[in-house]
Amino acid sequence: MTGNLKDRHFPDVMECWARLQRSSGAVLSRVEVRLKAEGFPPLGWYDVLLELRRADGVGLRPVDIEKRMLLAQYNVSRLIERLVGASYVDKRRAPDDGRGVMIFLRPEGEALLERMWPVYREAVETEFAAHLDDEEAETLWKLLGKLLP
Amino acid sequence: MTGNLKDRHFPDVMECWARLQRSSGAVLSRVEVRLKAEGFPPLGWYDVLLELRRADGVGLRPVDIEKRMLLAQYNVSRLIERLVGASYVDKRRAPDDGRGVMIFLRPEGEALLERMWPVYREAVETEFAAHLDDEEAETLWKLLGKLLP
DNA sequence: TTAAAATAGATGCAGATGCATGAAAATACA
DNA sequence: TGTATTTTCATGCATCTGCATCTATTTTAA
Repeated sequence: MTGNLKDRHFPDVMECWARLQRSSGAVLSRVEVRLKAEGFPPLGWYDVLLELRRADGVGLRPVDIEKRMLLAQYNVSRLIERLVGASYVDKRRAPDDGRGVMIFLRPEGEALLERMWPVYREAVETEFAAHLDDEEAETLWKLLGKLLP
Repeated sequence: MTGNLKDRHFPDVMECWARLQRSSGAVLSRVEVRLKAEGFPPLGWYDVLLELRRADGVGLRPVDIEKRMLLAQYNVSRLIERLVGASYVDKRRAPDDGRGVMIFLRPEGEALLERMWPVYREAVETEFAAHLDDEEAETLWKLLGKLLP
């Protein structure tokens, strides 16, 4: 059933697709396991805090975070809710837009980034990077870029 | 902070890692949206039914499904529970192992595979394969293989 | 053979996600 | 200007996932 129509693709488009999902999922779960084992929150927390640090004190709108992280709107809303609850970020009314809010990184959030970083980097190094040399990583990076929106 | 230690990697291991997660997640969600729009269940259902069809009438143990799909044990257990509830599979006691069960594909499950397949293939073609030529797909396939367990 | 360890699977509970929808403000445009 | 549309964010509800743990059975090994 798989590959009987216009089988012009190598080795089979569906195989390649399945491998993308399996391999990225497997590596992600191994990295998450390592972080959890050290008592850290999920990677999504790190990613949001990192985006905020890149914003460099200016603060971000949830809608910006949503676009940068490719997350659903309600997902961002609740992730921020948890980050506020854990005192890693502040949420204030947006000064120039009555509908919106602005999210700011707190020192506690910055500290969490600092503490997570070495564990995170080590995990990605071991579970991901160790399997590829520089040239392979570069090629992978370029190919994956073609899949981005 | 990102890339200050032994920056021998291109362009940055963390960038490559992030792109793997972003791109695979983005493509997956677009494919799932298409399936849902046609009224179909999540991809995980399809994947289990497909594994069962590949088993060709013999049936599979949940533990086999777990290993093939790289899912957590409780996740498989509950996915099967839903598939049984929806009458897509049967669950019987394993004849040779009193602890276990055997899962069998029912005709209704086979029919679901048939109905989902064209939509699924079209979605993967559009959201994934259309962005890569054959050679690129082959290269990607090989690189991703290095990340598998 | 019998006790300890490992394996297969289920499940209660808490937390997270997806969906649909709501409220409030901004923008478009007639 | 005034109304319709769009944008921003929150939330009730159902479903799904993760964790820890439980039972039952099989395997190991003393």
